[in-house]
Amino acid sequence: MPELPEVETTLRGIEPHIINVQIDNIIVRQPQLRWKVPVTKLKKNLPESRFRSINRRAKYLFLNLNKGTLIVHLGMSGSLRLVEKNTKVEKHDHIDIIFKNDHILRYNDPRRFGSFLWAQDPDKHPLIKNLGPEPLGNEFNALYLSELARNKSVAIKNFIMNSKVVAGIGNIYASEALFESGIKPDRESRAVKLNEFESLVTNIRKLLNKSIKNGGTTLRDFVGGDGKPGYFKQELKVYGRTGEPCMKCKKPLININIGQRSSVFCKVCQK
DNA sequence: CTAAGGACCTGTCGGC
DNA sequence: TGCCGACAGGTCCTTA
Repeated sequence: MPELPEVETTLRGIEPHIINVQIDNIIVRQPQLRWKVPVTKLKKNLPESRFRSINRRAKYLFLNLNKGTLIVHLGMSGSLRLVEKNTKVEKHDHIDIIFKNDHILRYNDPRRFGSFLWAQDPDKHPLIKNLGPEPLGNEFNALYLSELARNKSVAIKNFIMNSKVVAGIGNIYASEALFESGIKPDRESRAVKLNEFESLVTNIRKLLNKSIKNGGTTLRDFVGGDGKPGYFKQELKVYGRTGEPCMKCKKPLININIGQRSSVFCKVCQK
């Protein structure tokens, strides 16, 4: 499942191959994703057109055409990859965008939590317009976070995973960043100090950038747009390491549920 | 308004 | 082997 670095990796993998290439057709085999795929609109707008640019907002990909934008989210298990014409259609290959050069952009998503949407102006789309700042942008900083957290009792881990607070921090990077910053994931947000927010912001940026550089986190069988696996998994210090020794103090890592998500941390190193 | 819980869906893994 | 429950990278919506 794609966290932000996987989405960025996907973007970089597909971008050079699909920009300004004329689209021939779109095939939707399964329109029931997180939101129903607007098949008629896509059939009307994609064929004979071209993607002019691609960008990312949170974990959404914006594939921009002249007359509007295809918004793609990979959900929990989605992938978007380029395949050659006549590549065998596998289970859960829900959508194909076929180009005139015989390449196909193929969307596969076993759990179907992802989405394919159409918008004239993506920034005004209901799912997009209320998103918080990008974690790699300047608006996301310690002062912003600490002011927003002032009266919040919600656990700090939930706070930074809330897309209205900051867009695109998932379970892995929330867990990892809190470990790096020595903050217990279930601490009340209002009890986090400004200098701790500074550390958190720095670590979130560091982790995301490092993972992007390494082509995303490999979990199960994630592959980027070019089909190459990511290499970041071996860098994870707490996620998926319940019971294993903390890399700082060697005590076994604890797993608790916060907001129905597993949260691994070190009782000694995180306060 | 905030915070917590439920919902969507399929695949995999561990235990019995 | 087979069955069953727990759990998995997301995040919006509903409820209290």
